[in-house]
Amino acid sequence: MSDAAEVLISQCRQAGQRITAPRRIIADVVAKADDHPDVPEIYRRVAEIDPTISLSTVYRTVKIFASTGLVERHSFAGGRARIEPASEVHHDHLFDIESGAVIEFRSDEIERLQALVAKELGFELTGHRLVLYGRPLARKARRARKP
Amino acid sequence: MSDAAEVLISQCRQAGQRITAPRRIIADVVAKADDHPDVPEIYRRVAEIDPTISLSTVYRTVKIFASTGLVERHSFAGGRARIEPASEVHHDHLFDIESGAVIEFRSDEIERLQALVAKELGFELTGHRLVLYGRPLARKARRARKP
DNA sequence: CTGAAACTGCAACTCGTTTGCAAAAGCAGA
DNA sequence: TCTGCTTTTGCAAACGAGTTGCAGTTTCAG
Repeated sequence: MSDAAEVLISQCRQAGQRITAPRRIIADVVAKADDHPDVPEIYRRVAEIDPTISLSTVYRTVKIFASTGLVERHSFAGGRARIEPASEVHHDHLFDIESGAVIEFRSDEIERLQALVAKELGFELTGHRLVLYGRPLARKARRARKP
Repeated sequence: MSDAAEVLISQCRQAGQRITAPRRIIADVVAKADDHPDVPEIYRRVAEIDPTISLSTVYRTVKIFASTGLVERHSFAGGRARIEPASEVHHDHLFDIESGAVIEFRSDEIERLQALVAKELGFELTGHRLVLYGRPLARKARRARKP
């Protein structure tokens, strides 16, 4: 079990949750995922380790992890939520519309402006969601595209 | 029927769609909505004018309007999509987490930085989604409307 | 080692949204 | 106007991600 997974598990225990075999496995899978998988994908990876673990359990566990702040759920495109282990450092996401891949980035400048905008509108900023959608810049040949 | 609704239905006709009574009514409701209603809410408003119009028709019509670029669908929180008539001027949204109200805003500075970030990551920015979540700073006269 | 409380698998359910179908209506052209 | 070919509609059933009730299983404090 990875380091990160152990942190996840121990934090889970501290949150008053019981540590079970399914949760260990799910924590492990989530902790080592660097590609923002969705729940069915996590389920697939979990099933490779223990096929008896059910999809509901994966949903339930991810939900618990999320409510304890151990993982984050994002919705980039399509209906299903994509999961990533929570990180200390806040970041936003760039969604590659051609491959569905997700790139993380961070812009203090944008963050600063967001807070400013909210304040000007008379609001205390409690959170935000910024997703950029884009396609890879073709260096040599242009791809087929719409105008 | 409002001006904006007439524009909507005439553009709809130009897109090769037939103009029907349900579509007129839905166009009217959507065109005069300034509060980003969700589809069930649009259905409610439509039903006040003609209760025989079905929810499916509202969904279908909103979908057509969206695919023709006449209205936009956003997802701020919760599962349901919220609708607004398309506007020439691009803007982002601030979501009042206390009332569910949506405030539109625009920041050229943020837009500029977004394109810059994307470019630095090797992407052509094709779109973005920025939603700020916040709560009202001071207790003032609030004119928030729920969906 | 025990047993109350928490957890699990399963199937059934929710809820926003979509779809198959037969009936109804729009919109050319005659 | 009327005709007839499409498109559109209402209904109900279907969909898909996610949730939940239940009964049996497991955890872990004592």
